[in-house]
Amino acid sequence: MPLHQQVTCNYEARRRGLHKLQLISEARKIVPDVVIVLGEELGRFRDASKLLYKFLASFSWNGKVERLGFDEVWMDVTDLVDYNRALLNPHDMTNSFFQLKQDDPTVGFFYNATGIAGHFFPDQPHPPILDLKDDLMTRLMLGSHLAQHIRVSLEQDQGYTSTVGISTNKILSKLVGNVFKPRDQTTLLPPYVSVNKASPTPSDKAERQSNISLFLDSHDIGKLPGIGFKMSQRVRDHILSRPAEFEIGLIYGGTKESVTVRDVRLFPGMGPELLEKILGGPGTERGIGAKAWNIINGIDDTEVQQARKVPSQISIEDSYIRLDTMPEVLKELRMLATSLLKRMHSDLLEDDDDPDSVGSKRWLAHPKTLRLSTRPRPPPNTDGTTTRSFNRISRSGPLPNFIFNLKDNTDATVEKLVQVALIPMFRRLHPQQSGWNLSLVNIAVTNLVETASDDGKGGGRDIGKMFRRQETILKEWKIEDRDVPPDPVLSVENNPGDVANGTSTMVGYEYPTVAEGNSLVVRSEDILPQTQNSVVSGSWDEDEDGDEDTEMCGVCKASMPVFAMAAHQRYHDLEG
DNA sequence: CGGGGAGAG
DNA sequence: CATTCTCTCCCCG
Repeated sequence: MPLHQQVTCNYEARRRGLHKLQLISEARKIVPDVVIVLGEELGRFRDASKLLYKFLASFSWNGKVERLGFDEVWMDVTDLVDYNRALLNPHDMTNSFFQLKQDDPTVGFFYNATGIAGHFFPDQPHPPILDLKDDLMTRLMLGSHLAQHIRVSLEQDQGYTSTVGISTNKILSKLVGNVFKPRDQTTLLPPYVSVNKASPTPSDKAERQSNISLFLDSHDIGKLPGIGFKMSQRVRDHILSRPAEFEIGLIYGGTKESVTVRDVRLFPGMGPELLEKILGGPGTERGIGAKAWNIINGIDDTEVQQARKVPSQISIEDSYIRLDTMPEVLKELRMLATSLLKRMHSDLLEDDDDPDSVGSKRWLAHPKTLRLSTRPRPPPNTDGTTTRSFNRISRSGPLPNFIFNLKDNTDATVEKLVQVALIPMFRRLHPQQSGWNLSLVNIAVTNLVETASDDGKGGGRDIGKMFRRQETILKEWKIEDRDVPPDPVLSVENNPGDVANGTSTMVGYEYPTVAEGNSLVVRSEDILPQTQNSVVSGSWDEDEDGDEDTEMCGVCKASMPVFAMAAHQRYHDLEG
């Protein structure tokens, strides 16, 4: 019964013929000496991810460095490329110098600007010859050399190999990065637009089809970023004009029911309107037809996001074979809450650089909402068949302020959180005292409100600093329920034509090997010392606690002092 | 804003 | 077509 699959495997395993989501029995047959690791330890990956992200971001001028998952990053390097294009000397291209810092002409690397660095698509017998009048080609050439330099630095300085794609938007750079991997890079060559065949000049005679379509056409429709399982199935159904041929036996890779981008693009009547009919409907994204049509044509004007200081949510979850009694649930809630609190400390707490409070920590952001989600396992049907509803249900509510208090020890805070918040939420989710069986429990903090940062640029010792910080923190908590206009935002208007015209350059990165055996060991940032909070936060913690003198019992609705609640809840637990 | 769906690694 | 554990963006009421 317990047919166990491995979830993922590293590149070495893949080289030897294994793949994701494979049966372990099957894997052992192919690679008898395969090492199976049970469970996962995401902490080290998270640390490595942060480190490498910072390293990559250090190359950026405009801060447009966006993470996707733990191991992929987009960089919009348009500004570096533009700057260095202006530096090119047409009379000596082979000894070009790529300047990495705007304010220091000595920092950078030498490169040969007469050609593309690394691989390119389409592969051709002779490397493309650079024409400085070809704007796009020149930019992609510069991007390819920057990518090469960053990959080499990443490997030499950090000990990580990486794979890169270079093109003009996020979709294309991500997809073209898959062409040569691992430890390689690929540039999607021009032309990116089809030449008008109505009046072909002698020079653009034969071959001038857009390399974008040439590249995308062979992809399965579901491989395009933004077109996932549900959407690709709907498109497939329509193209094949029959109900979804079940993809049983199609565990991975090659599709026999393959519908490619080309099949979709050239389907009679295909366009944004038809796609809207296929994909649209209540609950679906507005304008999904146009969006999908753009993806199919490699058009993507979404910006590479600036680095965000804090995530928009932090969640911890675990899955279970069987979880159907209250004492077990309590135990798990405590475990999860402990992990969550740790994560909040490592991700949301930073050293307070205020010279008056050395060694203390301050919150980068305050989550306002706590959410509890579960995935109930549906009871077997009367006829023995299994209905699968793998979906989650959730309840959320305000996150109690005491969790920001760093003076109490973790166990006490966790216990309080479980008793006053998580158990009541659990009762809202599962009012029945028994009969449920959970396959997953997740707790999350969301609605993160960033703490106004004073980066100290106003000068070192400022007597008003502490006071002003107190002001901003208090303001943050005062506005809770009021309709206050948002802070003014400096909106920099950029030229949307840049992306559409293919004048920006994106580099998508992937560092695939967080290898255990790497020579360079990546160490985590380690445990936070149990320090006192700063004077300011300490004081408002106390104030906020005052609001919680009484609590209402989630079960019997009785109101009572908060210190009595834990015992009261245990009473219910025993009773139920 | 609460709850859920879809898609990403 | 999810198995795992996250995370983001989006829609509806």
